[in-house]
Formats: sequence, C-alpha cells, structure tokens
Amino acid sequence: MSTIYDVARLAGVSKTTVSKILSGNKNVRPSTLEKVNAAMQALDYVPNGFAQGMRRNATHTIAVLLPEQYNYGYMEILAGVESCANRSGYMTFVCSTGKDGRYEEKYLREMVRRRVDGILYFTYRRNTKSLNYLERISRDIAVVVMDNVLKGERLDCVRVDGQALTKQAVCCLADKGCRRIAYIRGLHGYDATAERFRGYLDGLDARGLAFDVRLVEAAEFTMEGGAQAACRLMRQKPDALIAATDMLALGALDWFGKNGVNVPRDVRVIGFDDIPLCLWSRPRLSTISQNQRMLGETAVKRLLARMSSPEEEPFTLLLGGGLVLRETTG
Amino acid sequence: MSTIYDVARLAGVSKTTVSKILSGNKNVRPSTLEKVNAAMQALDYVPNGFAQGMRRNATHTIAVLLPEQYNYGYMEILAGVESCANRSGYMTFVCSTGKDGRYEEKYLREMVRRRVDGILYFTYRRNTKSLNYLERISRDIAVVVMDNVLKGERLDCVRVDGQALTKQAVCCLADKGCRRIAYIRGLHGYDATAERFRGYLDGLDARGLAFDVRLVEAAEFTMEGGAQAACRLMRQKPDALIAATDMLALGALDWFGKNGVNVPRDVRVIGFDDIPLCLWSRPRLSTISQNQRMLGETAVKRLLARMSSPEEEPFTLLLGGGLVLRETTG
DNA sequence: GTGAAAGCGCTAACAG
DNA sequence: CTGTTAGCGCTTTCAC
Repeated sequence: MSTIYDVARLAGVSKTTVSKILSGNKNVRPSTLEKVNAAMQALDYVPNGFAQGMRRNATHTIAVLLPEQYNYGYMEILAGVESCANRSGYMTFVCSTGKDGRYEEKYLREMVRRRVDGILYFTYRRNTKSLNYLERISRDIAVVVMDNVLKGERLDCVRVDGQALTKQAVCCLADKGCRRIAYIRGLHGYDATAERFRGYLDGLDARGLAFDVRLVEAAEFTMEGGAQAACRLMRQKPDALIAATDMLALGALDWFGKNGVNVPRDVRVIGFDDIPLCLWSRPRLSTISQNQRMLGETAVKRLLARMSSPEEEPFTLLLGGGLVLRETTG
Repeated sequence: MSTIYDVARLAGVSKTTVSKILSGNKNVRPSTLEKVNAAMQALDYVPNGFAQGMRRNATHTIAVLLPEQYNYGYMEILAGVESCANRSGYMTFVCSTGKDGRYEEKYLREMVRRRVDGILYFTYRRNTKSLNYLERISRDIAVVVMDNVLKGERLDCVRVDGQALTKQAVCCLADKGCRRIAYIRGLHGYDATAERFRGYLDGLDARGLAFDVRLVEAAEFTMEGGAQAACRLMRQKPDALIAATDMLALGALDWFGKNGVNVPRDVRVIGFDDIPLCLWSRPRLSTISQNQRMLGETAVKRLLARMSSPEEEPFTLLLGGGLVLRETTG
C-alpha cells in the first residue's frame, strides 16, 4: 500500500506538501495541488489512519459496551448510536460483555489499547470495578454511562427516569381498577432495575395499595425469564402485571397465551422500553416508552460534547418517556 | 496516558526490554520481569494500539458493510459476525451504506484508511464500482462478499443457495395444490434477488406451471414494500405468495390481515431468511431458513482464513438451508 | 539478558 | 508557497 512518501516522490514534492493538502491547507499553488492529486489518484493512495491518529492523538472511534448478547431489545439503541456517530464522522465498536459480564474488563482494556475517543458504557449491572476503572480513564477517554444509576461516580450519564415512569404505569393500572398489581423485576445488582422497582412502590403508595412481596418476582432479562416469573406469579392471582423490560413482558405474554390466561381480561400487562417487537405481540403490548433510538443518539451527543470539553462537571441527562397504551391494558 | 518509555524509566530498564515483555518474550530475567510488571501496574499502562499496529501492520479489526439501516432482518447475521470475530480477538466496525448505498464508497475508503484487516461486504445491491475497488484492495485487505452473486470478480463469497431453495418452496406449494403462485422480488440490481427469482422460475417449470408476469412484483426490502406489492398482486387472485425476504412477506401478511384476506386459506405465504420475527407474526410465517447466525459466523471464518493465506484461489461457499413450514402454508 | 538505534507513516513547527 | 527536521509510541535488528 502506498505511503505519503510515494505520493510526494511521484508528484515531485515533499511529504510536507502532501500532508498539507491532506489536511485541506489552502496555502498551495494550484499547479502543485493538481500534481499531487494526480499522484494520489494514480497510486490509489489512502492515508494510514494509524499514523495520523498517532500524531493527531484522536481516532474518531467510539466503543459501545452492551450487556449480554445482541437481541431485539438493544437493536434500536444501537441503531441510534450508530447513525448519530457515523453522521459525526465516528465509527463504532460494539462489544457484548457476554453472559454475566465475563468479558467486561477484557473489552474495556482493549478499548483503551485502541485509544478510542469515547466509551458508551451500557450495562445495567453495577460493576464497581469497571466503574472505578472508567472513572480513572475518563481523564483521557470520554465516558458516558447509559441507563445506569450512578452513586457518586464522577461520570456523565444518560438515562430514562424509570422511577417516575413506572409509578405512572402503576397509577394507570390502579385507575383502571386493578388492585393486585404484580411486578417482574430484573435480577438484583442491576441499578436501572432497582430504580424502576422503586417506581412500582411509589405507585402503590400513591394509590393506597398495600405492597405484597409475593407479587414481585426477579428474573433474567430474557423471554424465558419473563415466562417463568409469570408462571410463579399467577399463583397469587394478580389482576395486572408490570415488567421491568419489554422482553420480560413479552415472555409473560407468551406464557399467558399458552396457558389460557386472557390478556387483558384476566391480567393487564405493561412492559418497559417500547421496542418495535411490542407491535408484533398478540395482544399488542402496552408499555412505557423510552424512545430507544433517541436514547442512543443522545448518549452519542453527550459523548461528543464531553470530548470537546473534558473539564466540564459531569452530569446526568434524564430523558422523559411516556405510557403507550395498546391492547394489553384493555 | 503513560507510554512504554514511562514504564521503562520507572522500572529502570530500557524500552526494548519492556517491549519484549509485552510480546511475551521469555528471554528476561525473572527479577526484571517483576520490576517491569510492577511498573506497568503502577502506571496503569495500556500499550498504544496505533503504534503497535503501525509496526506490526495488523489491526485485529474487521469491518462489516451492511445494506440500508439496521433492522430486525440483519440482526442475527450481525450477532454471528460479532461473536465469532470477538472470539478470535477481533473487533468489528458496523457501517450501514444508507438508503440506496449512498455512503458505500465513503465507508469503503474509511475502512482502508483505518487499515482494517478484513472487510465483510454484505450489500445485495450490485455495485460494480465498489466490487472493482474491493478486488483491487483485496491484495492488502481480506475481503469476503456475503450473499451476493459474483460474476467473475476474484473474491471470496459466502452465501445461501437461493435458487435451489426458492425452487423447493415453489414445488412445495404446488404440491399442496397451489396453481397461481405469486412472487415478490427485490428491486432489480440486487443479485441475490435475481437468483432467488430464477429459483421461482425453476420451480414453476418443474411443476409444469405457466409463468405469468402479472404474478410478479418488485419491491423495496421493507415491510411497506411488501404490503404495497401484496396489494397490487391481489388483483390477480393468486392462491400462494412467495417473497424474496421475510420482511417483505411480513409486510404482505400485515396487509392481508388488514384487508380481510385469510392466510393460509385464501393465500399461502412463504418468506425467505427465517428471522426470529417469523415466530411473532400471526399466523406464524413459513419461510426458507438460511441460519443467519451461521451465515455471519461462516463469513468471519472465511475472512480469517483468507487473511492467513492471501494467495489461495478465491472461492464461493454455498450454504444450505431448508423449508420451515409454519402456519402460513396451512 | 539487555540496550542503542533505526524506522513504521504521518504531522507540525520552523526556516527559507 | 515549499521543504527540512524532529518526533508520536512502539518493534526490531544487532551489538554488547
């Protein structure tokens, strides 16, 4: 592959001149410009991003750390991240931390090795070690934490107000006459989950409903998890069910369908996220919408802003959302 | 961020020694190793991938060029690519060429600039200019074309035998008594589509059914495209419908549902791809399965193999598939 | 076993 | 306007 030197030689100028043209410097005689352009063309020259990055100290690359595997639940966020990043001239690495986050540290280190300009940390699971590490490197690499509640760490955060929104959902169901509202939460150790759960408690409180531990189940963030939790919960005869994510709710819905539970007549159901799949379930899933695409875009924008002003105080961007009432709420 | 030099100084050795330790060279006295490791630890040292890449001439990075936007249709392939690449120590850039491939050249160039080790070119649309470019750079960067029929280009290719599989689908419908089998193909200029379409013709031929142009519609690869095509086709009163992709079939199915067409009684439907969403449609979509996850994994494996033996003759890997009969075929 | 020196491809002063 | 020079952080001979 040809180098800047080859171009210079062929054009009969110095590397410097070529370099200047590469970076759009206008202080070049038109005839020189032409010669150099011709040489680049002839050699099919593409500058070496390494060498550039090394000098410029910027890679125009960001990395996203995702929890678990790719699945329908994260696709919209990813699409938002991707398109926003690309529009700003950044390319994106996507990494799954793998089940129970086993690759998390390995990837974090790999991102640093590659000197990405920014890291989007998007794994609900609270991993103190990772967060400490991120805080440490955040002097050199911009970091934005998505949808994870930070206790004290000095990092930017973009997230949805899960507490307020879940509270709304509970109130909505109570106002429709539900009295035994069950809740499927994520496993412990996930902050966003804990927060949403607090919203559930708030809602019960606001409507004067008693809290009953037996109406709450924790589950893995998968459809199977949702189905199992639904199965256990039905012994308590709830008249409504809220799940911490749509995937959980969809799993529950699936289980209901297979076991003769009529939604919404017997149980009303509300999910969280508003993934496109909600439109495909029968009945269509009511949910708490958090515009995932926008979440992704906002996170990237925050990241870019952080890069250009590293000294600014870190803060949390709280995104709104809303109830989307479809068929599972009657 | 600290450099190899900082480590060397702190450990009281030379850069060379540190470098040797980084690359696992054993010719180091244990006590030196210990000192250096301690220094690395203390400085939180992570080598600079640029500088390494520049010397080693390898980035351990691959790039995937996707058609259009992220959508449910590509997610499984991406998941396969991602996980296989990561398992082999590679990170992956994902780029959407955008509507009508407007960013294709820009991204291709950007990948070269970043000196990725391999490119997965996965956009059905036949773009001669891009293919020529890919062929040219394939001396330096491994290239694998996915699911695109190559006419003469000297590039590796991994794809599914769309022709044989579509023929099977036609035969299957004919054997169920269908006589007016309609087909929704992709827009012209997409090779995989043309190939699948040939399979449609083969099938008609095999079962002695006459070809009727009015039973064929071309559409964009979206649900809306599928719905519109279905709408136009219904005037011809078909008794079966095959679509070139699941997304098209799902769009048609949706239109049928809204317009009182009973599937499978009035029209039987078969898609292509077997994306997970098929399980969510009502009725559940019968389809031609191509194990997308494996497709992605296979492509990455081919890419890695190509990297280690650049001189080998390029060839095409033809993956099998099968009919998955669910509810839309009765 | 260890280090000095050269160089990967590029950019950025600084002269001319 | 253009070229000379000196690195960026790392690896790699080749001596010691």
